[in-house]
Amino acid sequence: MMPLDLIEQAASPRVGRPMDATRDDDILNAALDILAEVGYDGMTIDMVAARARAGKATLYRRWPSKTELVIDAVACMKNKDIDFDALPDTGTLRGDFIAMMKAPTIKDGAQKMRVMAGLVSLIARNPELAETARASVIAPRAEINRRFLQRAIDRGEIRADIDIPFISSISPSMVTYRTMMMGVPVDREYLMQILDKVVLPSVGLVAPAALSPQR
Amino acid sequence: MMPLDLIEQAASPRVGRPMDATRDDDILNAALDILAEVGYDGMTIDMVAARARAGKATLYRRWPSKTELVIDAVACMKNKDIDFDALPDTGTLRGDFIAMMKAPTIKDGAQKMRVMAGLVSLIARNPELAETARASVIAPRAEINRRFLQRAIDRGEIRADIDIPFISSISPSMVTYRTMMMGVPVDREYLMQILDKVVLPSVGLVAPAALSPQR
DNA sequence: TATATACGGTACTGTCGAGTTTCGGAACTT
DNA sequence: AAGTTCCGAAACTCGACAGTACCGTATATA
Repeated sequence: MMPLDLIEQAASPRVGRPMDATRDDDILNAALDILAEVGYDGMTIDMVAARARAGKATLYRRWPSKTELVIDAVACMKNKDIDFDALPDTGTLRGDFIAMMKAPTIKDGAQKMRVMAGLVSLIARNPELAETARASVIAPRAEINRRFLQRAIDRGEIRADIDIPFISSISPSMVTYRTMMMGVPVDREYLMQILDKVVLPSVGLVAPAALSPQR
Repeated sequence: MMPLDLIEQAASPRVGRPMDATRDDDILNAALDILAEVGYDGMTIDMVAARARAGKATLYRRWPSKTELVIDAVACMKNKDIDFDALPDTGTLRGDFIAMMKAPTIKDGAQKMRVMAGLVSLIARNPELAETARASVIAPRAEINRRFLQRAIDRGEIRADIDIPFISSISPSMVTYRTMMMGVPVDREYLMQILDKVVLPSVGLVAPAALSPQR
């Protein structure tokens, strides 16, 4: 699902005032904000329009329904994500993971997690959305984990027969659970615990002694 | 929040036809079924009444609102749970966990997980419910994990300084993630993977060689 | 300039669902 | 028997919201 203006723009330049392409981002971001705050069912079109300082007609000129708008907003989340060609490479698996725990990354992840929480109810009724949401929110993070693990295998740091997709899902699982079920925000300390107490042991590595006192 | 009849029954036997206490369970179970199927926002009072073969007035005679009914239904889930005094004791941490992986237990857990998914949207708006849901769905399972881990510490199987609540949350996290985010049902094989590849390594134990080939 | 479409804003329509009321009948107390 | 409260069922009220229509205005083509 793509905004109508992008399609028609590629066709012939029609008469009349053209659509303002800059309104798309405002509307989509407003939708994501509302989604994160009150969830899909709590969100109204009027809320989104007000947040974006737009009229409702402007929204319906671009998307045929509330559901389509939300799906598009979720799908567009992934674009502003991490650059896969500029991932840190510290030489150790632990170092790579820690390098990803910067404040902006954590904050961005928390926002996407809230959006995800707002989508759960819709996902149950709309399986196609589940795939979109997964591709936008989950997949990019899991892909990073996957690449770090593959590099660790390549350099002989960890065994080659580990189940990469499975191990990659540990951290997102615990972050999701803490956010959605416990209602507690995830901070750097918690991510460090997941890394040193769960992920590293599961691939056969031990955390540095300072973080894991041996008595 | 308790059904009104239980309160008044304890008082004086009033005149008129008494409330039929057996209707309570039918209604609450119907609410849980609908909740698991379509979530809180997708659920209507008429659906619940129809499923329970009851009139709407019968529901509103017991609970003042849809929200209260749902909260009560969730709170009552825990009653039909596991008997904490009859937990298996196999002598090893791994054996204890495996002994809990019986088909009925897994199936029951999956149902509660679906109910939990249906509640996510409500939890965001209603923090008090988060505590209720946690106490009904999450806490009993986590408590079992906690006891198994404590026993393992007492018998010297694992180190005494492990973070029991943290380790106890690994399995529920991964089960939740797989169910709600991936949309894949949890089976015994997946639980075994969580146990042998994640939980046991995180407490310093290794799975039997047969399940973890050393090449 | 004439025409066409977009814009923000507002008013409108139609549907859906929470909660209430009413009904005939059943079950209890006095 | 009389009075009271419950039951399932259906009709009803009322507010919220998705989606539409229209306004005056702005910006494009011809």
